Amino acid sequence: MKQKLASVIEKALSEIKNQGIIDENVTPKITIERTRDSQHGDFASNIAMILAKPAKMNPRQLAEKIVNALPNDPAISNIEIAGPGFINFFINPNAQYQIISQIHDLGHEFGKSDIGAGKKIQVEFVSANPTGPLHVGHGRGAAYGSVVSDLLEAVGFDVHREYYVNDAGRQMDILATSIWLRYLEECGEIIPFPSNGYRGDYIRDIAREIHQHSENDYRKPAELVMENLPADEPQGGDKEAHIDALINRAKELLDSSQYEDIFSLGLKQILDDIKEDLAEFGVTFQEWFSERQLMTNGSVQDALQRLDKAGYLYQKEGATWFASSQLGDEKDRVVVRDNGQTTYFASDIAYHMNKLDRGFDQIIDIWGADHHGYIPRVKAALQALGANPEKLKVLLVQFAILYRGKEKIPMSTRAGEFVTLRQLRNEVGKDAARFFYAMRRSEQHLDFDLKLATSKTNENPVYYVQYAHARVCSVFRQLDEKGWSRDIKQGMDNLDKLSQPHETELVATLSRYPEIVEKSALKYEPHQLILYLRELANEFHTYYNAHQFLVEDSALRNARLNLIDAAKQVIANGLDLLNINAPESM
RNA sequence: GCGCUUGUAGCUCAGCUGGAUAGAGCAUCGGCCUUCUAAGCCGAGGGUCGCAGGUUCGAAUCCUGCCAAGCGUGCCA
Repeated sequence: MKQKLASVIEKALSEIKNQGIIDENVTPKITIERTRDSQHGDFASNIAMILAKPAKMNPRQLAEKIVNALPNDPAISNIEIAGPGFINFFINPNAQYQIISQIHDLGHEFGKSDIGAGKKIQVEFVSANPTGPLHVGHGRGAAYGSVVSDLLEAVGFDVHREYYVNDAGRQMDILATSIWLRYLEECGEIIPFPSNGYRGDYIRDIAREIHQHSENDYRKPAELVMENLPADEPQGGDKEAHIDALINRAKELLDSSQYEDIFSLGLKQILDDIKEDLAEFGVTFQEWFSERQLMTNGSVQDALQRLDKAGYLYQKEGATWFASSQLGDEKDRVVVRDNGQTTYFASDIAYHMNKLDRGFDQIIDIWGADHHGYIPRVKAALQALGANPEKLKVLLVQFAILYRGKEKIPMSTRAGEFVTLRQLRNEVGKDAARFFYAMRRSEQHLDFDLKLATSKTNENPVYYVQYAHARVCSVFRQLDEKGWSRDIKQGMDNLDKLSQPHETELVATLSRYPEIVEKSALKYEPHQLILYLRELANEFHTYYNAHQFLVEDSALRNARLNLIDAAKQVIANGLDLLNINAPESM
């Protein structure tokens, strides 16, 4: 409808240009907006106000000229000029009703479009280090990323969802060493656990499993393990130096295949757990991309060579630096440390180079907001590699703060105290968790109230939307019980009987759905869709309370049934995009 | 210090590529179940859009300065 009105105005403008009222070369962008107030019609354009200056005319006078030049269109029932020069369009109700049969015909497809034109777009999200189970902070990125992906797919992009697995580097060595130490405990060795090790119960579980399968194969005496180690922090030493020494000790005492066994078993167990957790949360990926692979297949070295060739690398204080400050970063960054190890950033450069080489038209990274300082250096790297940094879009997700009622739940990073995503799902359920996570703009801090999410009362917004869907289903069950059957054809032929204000408003809201999906997708804002669904549910509930659907007059009854069936379809489609269940009854 | 993000009703937040009287949920108060699920509906009160300037027909929205909060500012990942 918007496009139709825009083309109608376009014609009027060229007519006015012919009359010499405005200059031939003026080509304004025609915007059509939905009105907030129904007194202002259904759609409005501010074109006359924009053109008032170049035309050297009062906007209301110009609006009049434009309106006079507008061609007749059967869909438009009235046009008014209002306020400072808005042109308000009133749409013929019969034209509006067509949306009901359109929704019926398209079903699940209603709301989808092809504006993405099959462009390849990669969305990387979650990408939590595989050193432990996901916690509630990761949950928001997971929910947000998966809905953004689904939205983009719905509007016609070719979406590739990807999880970057940081399976290389020091954190993983700390993990492997932590598992080994717990394993030694299982064997009966007495060793003080390092303060910087991973202390969660899952580490013990993995260690126990290794012990059950391989007995004492990896056992070394405690004295050998502890011999000449620098002191840990509680003993007045440096915890970093202590854990690094322990890692080296593990690599010395175990032969390399043994160390690798423990390392990869720990990685696999934790990654499998993360995969299962996410799958149960309704989040799936096309690819789990390994950082280690980038290091072993030479991609990192390739990337560094390319940067070097482009003249962006230099040596200083024994390390290799990337001159990112030449490309908008606040300072230069180390890519190879003085001990010869490449940094995490070096892997990331190689990873992003790899993304571009795979031919994506657009790459989207979803990061926790605490990584925002990282954006300029990654963009700098892309530019140095000769790519357009605009191809990378980084979306930041703020932390979620858990509450139980008024009480804030501590989220200390100290081992064992965090709430895992799995615990959250068990407590509030997948639907409520996804809904709450996606409910707010991503860059807004999120207060997640567990009590509210689990409450089965009017306070809970998830049920509000689901209830509207269930209510429609219930009406159709009642229809059966009364021994009536639905006549879709008769209903469609009698849509003009839907003349109540509640009905015309509901129809107008339904017709907005495709625009909402498009806007939510292109702006990466799932909360827009949620807001819309709440509004739609509200209008349905209001309608439900104000009017009886199962009336004696079969023409009216079938028309109303077609309307609420359309509402049900749109709610189901919207919830489906959010990967939230649309129940038949509650 | 510098950078990013945020500041809108008692609380939690929409609205921000400038548009007409700034919206919603919760909370508070008052109504609606002999008729399709009351997990619902209707109504009322509640605002210096952080503060001060500027841009213009028009500013919560854009610009500048200031104030406040969070995060970042490693040869960690």
